Amino acid sequence: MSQLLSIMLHTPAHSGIGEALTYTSDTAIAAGSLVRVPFGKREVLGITWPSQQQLHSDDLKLRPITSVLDGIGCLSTHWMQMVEFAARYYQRSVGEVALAALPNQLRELSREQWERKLKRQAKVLPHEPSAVDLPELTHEQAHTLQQIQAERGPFMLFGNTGSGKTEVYLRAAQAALAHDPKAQILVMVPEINLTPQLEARFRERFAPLWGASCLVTMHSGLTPAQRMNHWLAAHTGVARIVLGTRMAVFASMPHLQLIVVDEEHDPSYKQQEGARYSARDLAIYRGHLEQAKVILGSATPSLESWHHSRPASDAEGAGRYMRLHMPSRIGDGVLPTVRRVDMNHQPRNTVFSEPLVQAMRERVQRGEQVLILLNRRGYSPVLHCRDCGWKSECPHCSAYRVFHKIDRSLRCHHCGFAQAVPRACPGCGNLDISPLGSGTEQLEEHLAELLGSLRRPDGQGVRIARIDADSTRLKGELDRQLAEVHAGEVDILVGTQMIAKGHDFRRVSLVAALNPDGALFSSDFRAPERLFSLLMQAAGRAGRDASMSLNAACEMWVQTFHPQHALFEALKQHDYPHFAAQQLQERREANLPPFSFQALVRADAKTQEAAQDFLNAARAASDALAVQLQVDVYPAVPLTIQRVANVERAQMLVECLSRKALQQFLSAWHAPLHQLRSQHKGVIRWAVDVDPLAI
DNA sequence: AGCACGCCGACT
DNA sequence: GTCGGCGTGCTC
Repeated sequence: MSQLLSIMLHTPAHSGIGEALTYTSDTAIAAGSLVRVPFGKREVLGITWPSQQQLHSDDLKLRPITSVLDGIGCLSTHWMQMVEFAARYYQRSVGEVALAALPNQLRELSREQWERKLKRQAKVLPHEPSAVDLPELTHEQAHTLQQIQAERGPFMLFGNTGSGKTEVYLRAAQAALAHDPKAQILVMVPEINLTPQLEARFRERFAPLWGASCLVTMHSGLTPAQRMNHWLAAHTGVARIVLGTRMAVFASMPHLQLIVVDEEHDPSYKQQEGARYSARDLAIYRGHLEQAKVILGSATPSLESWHHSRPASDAEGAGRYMRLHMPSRIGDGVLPTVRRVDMNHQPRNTVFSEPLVQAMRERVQRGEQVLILLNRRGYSPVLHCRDCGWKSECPHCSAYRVFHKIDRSLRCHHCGFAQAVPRACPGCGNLDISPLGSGTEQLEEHLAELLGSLRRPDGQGVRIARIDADSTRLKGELDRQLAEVHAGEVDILVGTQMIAKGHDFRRVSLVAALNPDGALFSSDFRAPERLFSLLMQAAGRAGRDASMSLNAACEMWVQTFHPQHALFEALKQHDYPHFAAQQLQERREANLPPFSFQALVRADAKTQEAAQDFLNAARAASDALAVQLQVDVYPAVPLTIQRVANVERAQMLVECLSRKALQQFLSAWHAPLHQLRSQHKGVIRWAVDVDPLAI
């Protein structure tokens, strides 16, 4: 008698296939097994799922599964529950989320290849534990750890750069690993660039105790084979620690007991393609499911997490998270003094104000390092003809192409279209076309002119370097350039926000943000939050070496036309709580997250009109439901960058005071959206972004 | 998602 | 006359 199986395949939600497909099998197969099944003319990987509804067998001719990839344990019920939750919450199909969470190689493996793979994997090297020296904990760290042991969490670990959060993660991990010989830990970082550092810290601590195979990484930089092996190691429990980027939240870990989300405020935790999940939010959900403790760590928490960790004394009562505060810097390190330069009192178009130039001079002459931050790569963001007004627009996007002097090209940062800089203005033939505004390339050049004659204490000339997405395009370049900075070969480092994140520059005593004003009056309500976090993080780069005498003189400079702005006031006091309170107050008054919930429906189309018509039709179709659920649906608008690579883009905001009602609305909206799409010619694709980070 | 079928433009 | 563009439809 053959069994009926409910199986998830990699099929998108709007492919006409409900959720699971039904197959037959001669033998009983447990839910959570990997199987290969015939699907149309091909054979694909699937996961047997607990059957939710009755399997329809009457009207369809069911096919038998091809094979089972056994020899390893099933995916756990908790894992499947998390996947199902993520799929529902982010409006995707379960199959898509489930299969995307598995290593790609698994999809290509036949049963025979699978068995060969498992045989090789089975060999685990024996390991003799040896002792490790543990640094002494500060009182603050010890107290924080006590609370983590005693309470259930989730925890919001709020601590400045240099306050020793990493040591808390390490000790919490160690306690969990030592307490249960099977326990597993998941550690997440926002960016792939930050994995090597933290990996080194964890290896140094845990490899002597549990062997080199106790830790694996998971991020997009792994080769398919590595990803497969690391995934298997986590799934079988051989790896006790998984360290990775947002994708790691879906790692199969049967004995997960602790999740650490470092720099939890970082926007990189939000996936921006496919299922647009927030790895931080899923970590909370997963921790809840698995009864694992969750630690969110940050010096500038997201306002969501900050609000959720409000103390019981708050007017709204205690939040769901427990806030743990570590205010001190290790070794009595002080936070840098914040200085604002009022650019209203500088000559027009000043890039480096005179006091800043002077300060840089002094630092370099003393043998200290300077970090210059500007979030704009290239030489100049636009080329411009003064005669006819021509500007270096991208023919495929509604954006300007950026002038890169290094290879004399005009490059579009949105679609990648690049051309040589024209000799004369394409509009009028004028030979004099000039750059407008400056990017990191120009700063580097400009600094060389300003400070070129400067000598370091060792008599050598000043060395200026630049780190941004362009200078680190080649693999390994970022590491090489960072090593140069660490070795003291660079005196002044110019870069984008890339250099503000996570790297320790021990001899840096001056950090300067040249032009951060854009975020102060941005239409994006999260812009101030991001700016504050960036500047705090950048400030944290200075004076990390407590043993150095330069410590007291560490400074963070901000060149601004709005020196009195509250954001800079709070920055000067290093007062995140004050800044957060003020921002939350504004958000509360405007009914913005975390006091309301949002989703975006985005449409890509051949014309802007088609995109908007489609969205507005969907809006009209769901009008009654929106009223009933008290959901606000705003009319479709073009995206800030309306056209990218000749695709017109529009979006529609959906807002609601209740997360549940918003969810209900979105899932009910799926059918009309899907149906309307075929009536609207020119629409290329549409997608929902739940809890979007940028609007 | 893939893969097939199907109907209209520039080439051996 | 074909090769190939991607629009629509189907897969338990």
